Amino acid sequence: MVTNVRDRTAREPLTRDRVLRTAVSLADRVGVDGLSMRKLAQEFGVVPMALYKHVANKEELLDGMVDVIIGEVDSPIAGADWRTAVRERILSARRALLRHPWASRLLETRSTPTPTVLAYMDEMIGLFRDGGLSLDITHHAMHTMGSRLFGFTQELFNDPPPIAPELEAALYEAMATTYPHVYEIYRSVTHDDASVVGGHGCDDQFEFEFALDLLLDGIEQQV
Amino acid sequence: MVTNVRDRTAREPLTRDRVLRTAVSLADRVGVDGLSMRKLAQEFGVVPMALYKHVANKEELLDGMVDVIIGEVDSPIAGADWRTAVRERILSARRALLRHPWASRLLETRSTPTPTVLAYMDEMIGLFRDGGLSLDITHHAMHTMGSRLFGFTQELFNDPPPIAPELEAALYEAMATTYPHVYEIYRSVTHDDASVVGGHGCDDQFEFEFALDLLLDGIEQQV
DNA sequence: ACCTGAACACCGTTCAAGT
DNA sequence: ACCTGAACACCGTTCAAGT
Repeated sequence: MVTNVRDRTAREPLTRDRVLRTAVSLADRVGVDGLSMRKLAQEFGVVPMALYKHVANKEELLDGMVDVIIGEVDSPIAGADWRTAVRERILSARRALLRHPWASRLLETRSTPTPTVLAYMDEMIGLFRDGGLSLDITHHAMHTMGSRLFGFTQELFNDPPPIAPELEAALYEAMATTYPHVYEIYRSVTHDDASVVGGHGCDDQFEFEFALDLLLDGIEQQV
Repeated sequence: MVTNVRDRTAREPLTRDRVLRTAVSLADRVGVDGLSMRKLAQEFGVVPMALYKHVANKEELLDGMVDVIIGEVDSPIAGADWRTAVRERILSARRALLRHPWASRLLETRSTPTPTVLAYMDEMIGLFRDGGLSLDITHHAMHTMGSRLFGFTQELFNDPPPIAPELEAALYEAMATTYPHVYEIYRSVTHDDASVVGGHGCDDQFEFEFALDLLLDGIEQQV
């Protein structure tokens, strides 16, 4: 007698939506690199090929997962000036991405925007335009904001390495002569800021908002 | 009688440097996704495991390839004000990345900076500091610049889809009602700008410099 | 018409055997 | 001591066979 990983009696029919949502929650657990068609199928107690009924291939699955995340972003608040509307929407996108740490990396690898992504960008352009910005300025603004429109920045080397705090300090001391300027900043951050939580000792939310406001200032001055 | 893919008589000894440079040129030809340890080994007429003498694993190979690219960036020009020095260096990095279209994507996937990358960032911090910017401002400036320090922006969906120009226009017409704001910008770009070359019709170099200058303006105002 | 599983053409990497 | 190739544990996806 063969028993399945999952109870077959409790089995609901597969739908594209269920496939995508389960893929998101699997990625939350194992990361986007750990996500495979085979593991996802296992999640349903189903043969890998069964997924291909709902999704043409893995790329389409990944696109769909991005759509699920975008769906978590709040709609623009009504009746606000363009700057507030843009700012709040971006911060909402950021909160969604922070809930799914793999999502920004995934977004980076998409080669074609899905309709959902296009709609998101269209709405964002609309916020600038309705605020009275010219086509040209809006166009440049969109390029300037880049991935910040989706609530993230290129996170180069940001992964907090799992290292003991006292070891980390020693490591930086060792780097002091080779990378004096990096060291200097490291020192200033770890000494000044008592509220530092994890990572490389930077307050990522502060840095994100600092850059965001600097950009919005710059755009405002173009008007 | 068995002949090798490459002439064995002409074979120089493998070195880490040769491995990395050949990996870069292989990636130039087949893209970074097409690059595998097995194909790279074939390039030398060697068994895959032979590479592991010079590189601990594939991650280290990829890190090394980034270092090769960084090595192509010009040193900061001497005697310039901080703004010019930073600007020129970033544009030099951009030129290096444009020579290897896969490189920015690769950079995005690195999880730990190599010594070469750290040295690059250290020099960049030095330019700000030598220009008289405070530690705090410099720190925020580095975060704000983000991947632009390496000469690229998050290129979300920028890959020019291989589509016939007349088809592209028709596609956008079809989108006109669904994504009115995107359409409006598309129209303004394709009509105004006669010098548009390839891609989505945007002048990427202009957009990059526009955003770069906007950021440098913003940083300057903080001083 | 639908679902399935074996098979294909790849991966990166381990490891024991060969020289 | 060095190099090698078979083998392992995975992939995404094709395709023909089963119901």
